[in-house]
Amino acid sequence: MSENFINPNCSICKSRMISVFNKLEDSEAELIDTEKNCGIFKRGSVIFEEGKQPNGLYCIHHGKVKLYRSGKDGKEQIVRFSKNGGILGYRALISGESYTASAEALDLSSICFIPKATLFSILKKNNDFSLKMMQMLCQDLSSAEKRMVNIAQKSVREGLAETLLILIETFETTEDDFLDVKLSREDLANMIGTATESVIRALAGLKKDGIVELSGRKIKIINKQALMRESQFMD
Amino acid sequence: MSENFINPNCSICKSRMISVFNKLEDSEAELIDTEKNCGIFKRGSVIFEEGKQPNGLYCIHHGKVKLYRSGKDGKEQIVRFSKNGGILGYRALISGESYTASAEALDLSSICFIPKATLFSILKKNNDFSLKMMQMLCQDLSSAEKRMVNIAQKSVREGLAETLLILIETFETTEDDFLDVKLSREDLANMIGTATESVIRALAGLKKDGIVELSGRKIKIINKQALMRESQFMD
DNA sequence: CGCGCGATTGATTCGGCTCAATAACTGTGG
DNA sequence: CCACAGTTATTGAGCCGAATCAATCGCGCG
Repeated sequence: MSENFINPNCSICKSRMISVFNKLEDSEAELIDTEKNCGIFKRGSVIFEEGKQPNGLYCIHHGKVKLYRSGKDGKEQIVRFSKNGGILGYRALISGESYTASAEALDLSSICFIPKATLFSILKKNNDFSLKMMQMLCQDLSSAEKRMVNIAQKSVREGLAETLLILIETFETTEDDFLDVKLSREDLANMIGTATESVIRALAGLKKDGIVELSGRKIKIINKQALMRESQFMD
Repeated sequence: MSENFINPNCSICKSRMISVFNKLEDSEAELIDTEKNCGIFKRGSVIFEEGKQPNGLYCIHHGKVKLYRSGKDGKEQIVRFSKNGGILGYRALISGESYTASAEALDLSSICFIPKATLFSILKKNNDFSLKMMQMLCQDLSSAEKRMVNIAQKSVREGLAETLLILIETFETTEDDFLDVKLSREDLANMIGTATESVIRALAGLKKDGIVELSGRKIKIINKQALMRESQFMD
């Protein structure tokens, strides 16, 4: 079978093709394939936890994941999301520190684990891969800094608009314009760094203005342009 | 002369020893030395600007620099600081994008410029260097994420305490416990993401509680423990 | 010594947080 | 398929931190 959810084969993995691993030599892909370990994570299960020591890298074969740090009084702040083709836990692994964020599945997800030694052996040999990795880090750094500014300066409504745009970018919308990810109001609040009630009111505001439609946790994007305007679109 | 402010020699540069370049081969250091260009930047002068295309990497031989992004209504948000041994502009250079932040000298600074091609030739050849670079990126990413949480969740007073701790870490204190960097109240506000007046009041509060002393722009750290307590120290 | 920007203080306003009370939803077991 | 229990979402009221606006103040510098 060409795309096994339970035990994918790296050599032909579609998610690998769109990932930082896309330029691997065949032999390297095979190496990873033999050394890797795959697992299924149900919605809500934790993949790794802040503070723990990393032993390898997680590759999302299929699924959606949120990464979050615990902040003041344990309040969770979502740092970023990831999905098919994304990798998790590389920051701690490479810098040799413990995890500074936790990862949790948002959907039923199939996630592979590549041992540290395997990854490093490839990093050492394959310079294109290292560079690719570096570029991904750079992009993550840029978006973290961008979000720092947004969180620092925007109102709740602006931050919500920005967040919805990020979610559109990350997870896309279905053909009927629904955001293709189910988050609780609390998750949204934890992205923006605000209270759940404030998100609810801001969402109601966007709905009143015809920018989104709501049905439970499903959010329909009616007017993306307006969202960009509302978010005080920066760079 | 062993440490020329105007035109330092990479082979014996003290700042290089403490930088990501510390493990360079002698030949590589010499290569950089011949290809680099040095410049002096006065307090307030801009080293590079958000939106522009990078052509190389800046190395701080001596001095202090702030990196900031322009946010909502042009309000500046300081994303990080750097000093002797630090490098600037690597994010945009490596990811091949334009600068997403501007850099400005906070002091009279001596800063070298390494052309893109030179840097990449070393990145391709020297794997230890690449890895080192990656580790630095990872740390920057981690602190950006940490600051994201702080900004999202902390009050002005807590954020100020945190900011002062970051400044102590970054620039250290003089033997009489003064923060060894001069920032305007507005700069402090632009780190925390708040209004100048709020910083002033929060500083006055810390002073009233005997945690800091103020004389103009000079800030004396009286009680670092208390600052950690005040900042709701996280991880 | 006077100018001008940055710092400070006060008054007022407002966004957003908190707390509390429902309402709506989800999954479960009968 | 329905009732129940436990979440999660929503709404309202009241309060508070922080932004804004408007004067000074005072230091650093020419």
